[in-house]
Amino acid sequence: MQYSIPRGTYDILPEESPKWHKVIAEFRKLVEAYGYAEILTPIFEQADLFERSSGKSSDVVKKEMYRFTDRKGREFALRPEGTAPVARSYIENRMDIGSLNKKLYYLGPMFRYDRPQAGRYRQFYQYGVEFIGSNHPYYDAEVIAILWNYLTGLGLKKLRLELNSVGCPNCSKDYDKALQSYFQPYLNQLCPDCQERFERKPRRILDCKVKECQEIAKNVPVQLDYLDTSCIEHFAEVQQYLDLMKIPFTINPRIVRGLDYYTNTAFEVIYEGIGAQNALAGGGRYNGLIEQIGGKNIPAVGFAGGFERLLLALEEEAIALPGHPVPEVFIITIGSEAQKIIIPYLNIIRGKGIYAEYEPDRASLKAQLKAANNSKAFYALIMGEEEVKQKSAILKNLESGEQKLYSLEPISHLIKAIQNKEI
RNA sequence: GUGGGUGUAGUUCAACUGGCAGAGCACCGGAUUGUGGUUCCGGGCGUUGUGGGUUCGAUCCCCAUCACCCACCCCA
Repeated sequence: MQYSIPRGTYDILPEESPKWHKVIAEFRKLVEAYGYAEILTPIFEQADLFERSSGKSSDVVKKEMYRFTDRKGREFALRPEGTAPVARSYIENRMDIGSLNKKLYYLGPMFRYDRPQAGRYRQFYQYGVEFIGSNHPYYDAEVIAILWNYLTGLGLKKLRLELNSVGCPNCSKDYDKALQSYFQPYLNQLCPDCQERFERKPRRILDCKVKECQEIAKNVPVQLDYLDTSCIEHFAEVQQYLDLMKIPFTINPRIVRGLDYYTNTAFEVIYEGIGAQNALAGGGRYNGLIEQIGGKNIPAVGFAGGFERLLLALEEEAIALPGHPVPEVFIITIGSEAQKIIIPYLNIIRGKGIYAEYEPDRASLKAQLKAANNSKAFYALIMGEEEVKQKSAILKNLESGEQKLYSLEPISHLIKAIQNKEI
């Protein structure tokens, strides 16, 4: 019986992991420049936390959560998203006391029981930031700026930032009512899914892919027309700040975030060319969340993005990322005497942080040189019977073929030659 | 949860309407004994994803199952 990896998961193999390190390091570097500090929360939480925050009717809670019961019958879930745990930690650790605002970022795996597809996995890795403590529209724009600078900073060009405002709970209630009265006459012409949405979440009808539904929704009232004055103002200011930061965006009134806790600003970064799952990242303001899960009424704004889709996009634009590291020197020995002499020096060289490779199980000089060549090493260091006598070794540049004899004492000479690429 | 496609060597793919399972790349070895990358020569019995069935005979047909891909749904 051969074991296989669970469905919808994948191994990050050695050839891939340097790419992950790179995009993660870039993210850390950038968010820290904005003053964000990392928060790490457990990968499981009380199931109720997600039900409360995302909304019982959301798909995430209804069918995508990995739930389990522990030995004492407590209900837990693997986190399907990162915002609710951060909010929970914020409340639990009294982060509202003291400094006015909290700037937090996180990285890590999330879990959703979905059907896998291009750019969609059951365990996937997200990066995200949460700005907690202010309703100032500047921060909406700042959070968007972080995301935009991150993605463009990696070299991506084919990005589209889409912006919308879903208003505050009052506005969205009005809007839902307006939608219901608009769709009422067409109710039995809508697809079964949308008939259900009509009651639960009329806004979802807007991004239904069924032709008939799209046709019916053509002249639907626009959300933005149902915002109250303070929400209109907030949205306008967010746009002004984005303009100041020269971040291009398009207004898409149809952006509907899947989770219940969003208010006002909602945004997504879309990337065409990586399949149907084309949202690289999404986020928005969630002023109601913290109070909803037992904290004070504290506003917040944030986003989350997926690394898998980011890497797909980088590949799509052929943006180079680091691969497996290449040895600086590949050690080659002929005979056991040479091996005995070279091993102590090999350790010294590696101790200096020089990546040196050695595969003594290869038989011939030829085979070892071949291996050195395949490893793409810059140098081969060859020690045969001749060199044993003089306690020296041949340093060979594998690209030019040039080679030179070096004494092993003092070893610092050889180390310098390697570091300075003398030949 | 729904629909479509695919599953053969490490990898990319062949095998006419069912008739002994092959090729490129990669990998390993060799080309007069201490020099790789080019060239030449040699090297593959792999549970044809798994389990059943039909058949004299199945990679090919049928059923089931698993996985992957694509799309719906939803979203990162």
